[in-house]
Amino acid sequence: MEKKPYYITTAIAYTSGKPHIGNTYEIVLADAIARFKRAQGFDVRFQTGTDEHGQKIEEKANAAGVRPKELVDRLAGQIKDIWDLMNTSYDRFIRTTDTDHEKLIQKSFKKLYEQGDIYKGEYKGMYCTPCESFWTTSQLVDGKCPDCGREVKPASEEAYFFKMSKYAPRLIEHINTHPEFIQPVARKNEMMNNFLLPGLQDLCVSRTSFTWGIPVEFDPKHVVYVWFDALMNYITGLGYDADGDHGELYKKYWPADLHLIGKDIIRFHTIYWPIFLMALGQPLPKQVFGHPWLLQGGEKMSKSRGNVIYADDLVRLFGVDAVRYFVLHEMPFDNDGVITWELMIERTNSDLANTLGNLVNRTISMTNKYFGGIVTRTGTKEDVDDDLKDVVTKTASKVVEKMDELRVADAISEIFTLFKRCNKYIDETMPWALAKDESKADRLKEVLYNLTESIVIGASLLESFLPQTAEKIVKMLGCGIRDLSDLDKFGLYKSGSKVCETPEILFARLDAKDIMPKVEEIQAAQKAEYERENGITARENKAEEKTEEVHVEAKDEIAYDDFAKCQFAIGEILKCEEVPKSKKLLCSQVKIGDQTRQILSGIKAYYKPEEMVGKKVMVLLNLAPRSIAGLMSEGMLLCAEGPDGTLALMTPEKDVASGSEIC
RNA sequence: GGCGGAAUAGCUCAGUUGGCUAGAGCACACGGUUCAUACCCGUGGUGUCGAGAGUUCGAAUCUCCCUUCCGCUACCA
Repeated sequence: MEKKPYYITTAIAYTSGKPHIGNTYEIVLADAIARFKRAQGFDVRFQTGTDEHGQKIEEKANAAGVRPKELVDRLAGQIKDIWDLMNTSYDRFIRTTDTDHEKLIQKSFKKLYEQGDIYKGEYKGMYCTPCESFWTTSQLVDGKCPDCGREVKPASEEAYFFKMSKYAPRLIEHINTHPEFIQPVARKNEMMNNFLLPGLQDLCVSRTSFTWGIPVEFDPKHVVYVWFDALMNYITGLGYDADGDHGELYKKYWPADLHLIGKDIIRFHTIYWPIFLMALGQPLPKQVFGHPWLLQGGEKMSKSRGNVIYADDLVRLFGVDAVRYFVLHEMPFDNDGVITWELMIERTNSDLANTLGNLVNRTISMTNKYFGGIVTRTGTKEDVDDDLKDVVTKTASKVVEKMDELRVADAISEIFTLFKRCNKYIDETMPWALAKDESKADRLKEVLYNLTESIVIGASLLESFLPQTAEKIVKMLGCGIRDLSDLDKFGLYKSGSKVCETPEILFARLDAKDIMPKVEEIQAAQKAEYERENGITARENKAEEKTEEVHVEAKDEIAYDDFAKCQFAIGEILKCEEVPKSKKLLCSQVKIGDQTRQILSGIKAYYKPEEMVGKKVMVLLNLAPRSIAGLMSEGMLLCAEGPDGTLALMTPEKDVASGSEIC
């Protein structure tokens, strides 16, 4: 029988740094699903890779004094190493700098241009380099990028636009008729209410402000917008061809069954991507799942503090499967999960060492102790057996059910319920008591057979999640992984088989007292590396412990006259209150010499109204008044904004009269 | 400001269409057991099911209102 194809992808990782454990979660989740689908008999294609273009990469490379390609080669290698370390079974690791990908992007872009979906226009607006986004002046936050809060520069460029609105009705229709398309469903409403129903804007799909991208073939001073470039990987990786001369893989695997992505990029995958596909005349992916994040608990993480948790460090201390288990188990379907070293230790001990490892160990030990390692089925039966067999043989269908809903954490829990049932069975049957009575030898053999069989079934189910552990268990029990389709049957373990003599400890119990010093070493090393790379001495680092070095982006040079146009003065806050119905605004009455002005500022998160009163601050006076949230604002209070968004009002170093000019 | 979601045991969460003494895992305490990695099994909660009101024979579950948190989005000179 022909196997049904199943195509699953992860988002491609942006080559901007070494991925931490939160970034590593996605590939492990995808791997578990891919392996499970294979076990179910699907012909699985699993693709992952790296997203390597864009201005941010170009600038980073420039700063490091290397060519962008060198930088992304290094980082892509690092990412791939971690994916491999996590024992993930992807079929292709695509890079957006792969030649086949680049050619196909150019061809597709051209096709869309020729058919009129992409047109040439002019983009005027403010551009945020890190976000690679254009903003209209009205979208800016304090004149800064509304996404990241960093500086934007005015830019006007000739650009290509994509006619999003043309396809919006079809997309709305599709989403409405395919409720499973966006998962979890809450995200569907967000996309509908915020983007589709209010009306989609045309999307700018080319850039001229940098060169590290795929050139537009017919207009090479433009490079293709990174999201078009990146999203297309899902089909270029299969050999999609804009002329319709598709590769075999594409014919077989497209449309994708599942795009697994982080919840932050749902918009790109459920709006832009489907519309690109519609324009190309290709079918849409069946499902997009925006998974939650795995957060690092405790204090704010940063490399300079050395408390970023990386997969390779975790693997070194706990082993691959313990890390896979943690991320898969700890992540609910639609809530963010948390990882800390302490939680990692706890999970490993309670579930892996105690429940699972110890079960396998005690079963094998008893088999050796009582029967020289031979497992024999004698056919004795007692009532207690029924419930065990019932639980064990029903687990597979429960796991399948959970996996069909992408509830991977719940699926694993079902398997551990099986193992817990086995532990209980040992207490119920008390093999050590049976061993004391020679007439009960047959019963004892049967009990151990039942246990062994149950563990084989449980281990076989575990294979998609903890492949190495599953393999080790069945090997110790003297058999192989059993097919998923046979896991609802009890008694397939071959009577008379022999288990290994000395069971291997699958997961050692861990003591925080032993682990935490190693964690501290890891953190110290991380910190040292950060300092080495950034040329910061320990002392300097202490002073700026909380902040990473701020990258200062150059704006266009201005003449003195430009500067002189701005009128700055010292203002004294006389009164300040919260603006009702506003999340961010404070409304201040500011005395500037002989006049008083009302000024609104988005600083509620950082200053309480009462602490504002009496402060002398720097005010931009001749800014055109504007009504905000129904109140007039006549000027602007100047603030310094830290990299984490913290705002600090500018105040004079000595006391000066309000109204004093700042020049 | 708009749309949506959530508030249940110390912690993380389950609780289908309203129905018998509100559940699971972890943690904690006690008891049992010894094959095993000091492990496993059992027992233990007075939880105001966020506050208030309403519908109902009966509400964690439905309605209204309030409070607090969260998501997306707009605005934030």
